[in-house]
Amino acid sequence: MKIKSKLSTIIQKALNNANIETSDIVISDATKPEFGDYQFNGIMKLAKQLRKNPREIASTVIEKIDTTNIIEKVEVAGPGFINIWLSNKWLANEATDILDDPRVGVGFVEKPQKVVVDYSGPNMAKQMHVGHLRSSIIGDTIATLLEFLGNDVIRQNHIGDWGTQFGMLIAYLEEQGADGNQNLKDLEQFYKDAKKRFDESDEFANKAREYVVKIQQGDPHCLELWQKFIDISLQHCEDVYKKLSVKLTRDDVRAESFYNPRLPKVVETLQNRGLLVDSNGAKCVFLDGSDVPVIVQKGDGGYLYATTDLAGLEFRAKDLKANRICYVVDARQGEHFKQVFTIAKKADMVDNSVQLEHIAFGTMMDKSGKPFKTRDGGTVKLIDLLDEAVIRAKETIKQRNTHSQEELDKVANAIGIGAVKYADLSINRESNYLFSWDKMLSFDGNTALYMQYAYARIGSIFRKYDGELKGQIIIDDEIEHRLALIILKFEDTLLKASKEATPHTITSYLYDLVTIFMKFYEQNPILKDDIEPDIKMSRLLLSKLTANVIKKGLDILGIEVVDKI
RNA sequence: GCACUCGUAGCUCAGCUGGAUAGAGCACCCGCCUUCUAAGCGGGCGGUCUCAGGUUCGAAUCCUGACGGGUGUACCA
Repeated sequence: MKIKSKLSTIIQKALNNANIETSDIVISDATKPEFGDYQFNGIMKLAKQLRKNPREIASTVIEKIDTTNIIEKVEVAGPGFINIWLSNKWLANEATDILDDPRVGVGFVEKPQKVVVDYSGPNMAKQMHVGHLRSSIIGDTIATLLEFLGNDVIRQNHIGDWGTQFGMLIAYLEEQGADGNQNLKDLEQFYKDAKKRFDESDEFANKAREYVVKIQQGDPHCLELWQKFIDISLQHCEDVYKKLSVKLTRDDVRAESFYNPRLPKVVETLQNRGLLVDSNGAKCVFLDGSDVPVIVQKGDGGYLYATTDLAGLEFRAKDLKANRICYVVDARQGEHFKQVFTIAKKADMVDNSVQLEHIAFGTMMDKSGKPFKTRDGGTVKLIDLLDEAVIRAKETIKQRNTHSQEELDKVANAIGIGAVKYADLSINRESNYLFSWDKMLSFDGNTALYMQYAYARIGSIFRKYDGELKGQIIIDDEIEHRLALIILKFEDTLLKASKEATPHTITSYLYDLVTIFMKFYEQNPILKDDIEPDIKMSRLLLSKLTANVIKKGLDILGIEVVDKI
């Protein structure tokens, strides 16, 4: 339900009827319950323009506000705020209407866009590590969210499958012969072993260099080995995606190497547009205000990542015909994206109407505030981190002793993985964030577990009640009013989250929803003997709706719910 | 040096396209289970929103500057 937009329309009409001209009506959530459900703060500004007393204007305006349906009452408060209370009856009817709606009241956007979301982007030479975690889950959430709202989303996994280190890896793979496949199980070790050989043996090092050239020239044997290597490495990533419930598949892979044939054309285009300058042998673009160039071709003829990204931008805009292109990449690359976005538009590789966005995120820190590493300073493998999350989750729920072994595995998986993802998604993505097992696996506060627990509690109600679910929601008190209202705010929340690409908007919402539900649950008994049948049904329906929103909300975040904890 | 970014309760974080007395969780203290999952709920304690100016009827929010932390800055990605 787009409540804010409905209220804007009503206020707009009221202002028109009061002969006041204005353009943008911004409706805000009320800052406190005493101030109603929503407020309109624009009167003070208008009063200034009209050189009139704001309270007087507000009083005139509220006379004109239509209170026959959505709005229960309005009030002038303070220097000229208009506070708005929604009607219980309206909330109850709207909530009842979406009981069987799988979208829980969320519509489709009016103008669907074609959106490319570029995320995850692992390097094929190494195993996925914690550095890939944020991009993978933030990107997946944004893609899922945009898709759910009705946009045409194209996921792009820009995997690193090209570069000098591959010569070394492939040479080593060949040297290992049949054992190569076996040894590739541990990519990290394989890389280390190859590097060791490279450093020890000149003969091997030379061979590795030869292989780089051979791959680039398209030597069939080398390409075959390379392909084999990429397949196995990609399989590792897919194992991680599966464990993480990240929806990326092989169809979404658009590797770095894909753009190789297009790189000379990028340089040519820039040349033709007169953007290219030769500097110290390298081909560069100088953007105004900076002495430091963006290099697109090295002195030795090699290309750089700016070149690849430019080719990617052009491909996405022209071939994929995207209206919006989102790069879910570490904040440290902010300058790089600013540069390539500017160049791409200047060179008409991307039309001006295309929205280019760097969805930046901060670094994952450990308890002491330093970048997250293993005890000996190495990078933490993602798969290890996830396994540990599940083990820890299992420890915490074992005490309950309510599950069979099979259930325990399933529940621990949902809770452990959910905890890791939620902890990441629930903070403003642009700031660095502190990774804490204790915090993320707590039942208290804004955690996945708290949401999952609420869902399970509702599940418990319905295990006890197995009658029909049919009837009308009746709003009887303050807490039911708040619960119905927040359920109907789901769409406004998702719209905000998609506009700003901020998953934490969704987690904050879910936390508020669940907090209100928990209060409702404490205050308003449902299955007690002395509850009137229509009240009982209404409360059951409100619980059911709450569960539906929790489930859908967590689903967008890529987190599973369980019926029992 | 220059650019970007952050600075809110003891800790971790919301709030930032200007609005009313700045909010949560953790920690600490006090209550509530013969009652739908107490891994819950209620109450209390806790603040010069880094500092100084400015714009405004109104600033945590916008502007300028200072201080402090992080990051990036020519042939890696």
